[in-house]
Amino acid sequence: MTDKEKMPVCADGEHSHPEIVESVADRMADEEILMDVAELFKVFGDSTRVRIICALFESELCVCDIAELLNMTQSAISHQLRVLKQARLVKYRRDGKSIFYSLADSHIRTIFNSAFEHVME
Amino acid sequence: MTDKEKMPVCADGEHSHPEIVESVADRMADEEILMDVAELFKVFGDSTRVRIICALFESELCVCDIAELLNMTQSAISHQLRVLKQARLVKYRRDGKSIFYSLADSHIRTIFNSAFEHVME
DNA sequence: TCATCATATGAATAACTGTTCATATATACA
DNA sequence: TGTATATATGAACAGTTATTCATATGATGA
Repeated sequence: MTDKEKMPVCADGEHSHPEIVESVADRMADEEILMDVAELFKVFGDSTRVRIICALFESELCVCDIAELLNMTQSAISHQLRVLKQARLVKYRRDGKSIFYSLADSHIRTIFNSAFEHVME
Repeated sequence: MTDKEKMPVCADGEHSHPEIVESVADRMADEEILMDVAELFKVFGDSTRVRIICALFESELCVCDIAELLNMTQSAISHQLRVLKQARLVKYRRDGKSIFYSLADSHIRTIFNSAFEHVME
């Protein structure tokens, strides 16, 4: 090319499809909700947290039991539980010296069941 | 403390609950499946990819239309489509100069519907 | 066949995230 | 009340990731 003028990337009105774009934009969920969904999936998108959640599907557990179950340090588990707590996905109760965590929301099971179905084809 | 000896973190057999841990370990899904689930959620855990997926719920779209819809560069969209492609979540077809992307799997809708329900309380 | 243009890709950068290590907190129970 | 201990937290580090910029690729359609 003779000049610094760069090539168009899908010049408007020719190969782009403005009417489709507009129609899709109208029907899509609000930006804010999409951000929340991404944020939720981000929390689910870590194998440690997935393992914690799946463990809690089976039983409430104290921190050190989770650590033992996953063969990880108490600190690492505690940090991840904080993430789950901030996302309001787990709740906890004290019993003696231990603190027992459990899942806070039944939707989590539904979401994970769908994901399991997908993963197992 | 007088020595480098650190305190126990939930000494076995006392405050830990080995029978519960073992029982949960038995019932949990295989490690490999949990990794796949985490990997799937990781792909969903980005707002750009969530927006692309939700756009594709409404209609198949070419790359430049997605870029316009999301107000992002063609390159950024292309990079993210590659991630979705590698996860086998989208498929594509050529039509003239454009390449139209669409969702490859109906499970995605199910998973997202559950996530939307959760996010909207 | 050749120039064009939609799309793909590679390298670089900046921001983010998970674990570790060290230590603080706080509750139980002696 | 004081000590032991289950849990929480902060800082640091390493690994990962999303975007940008520049450029390659490759099919179209003239």
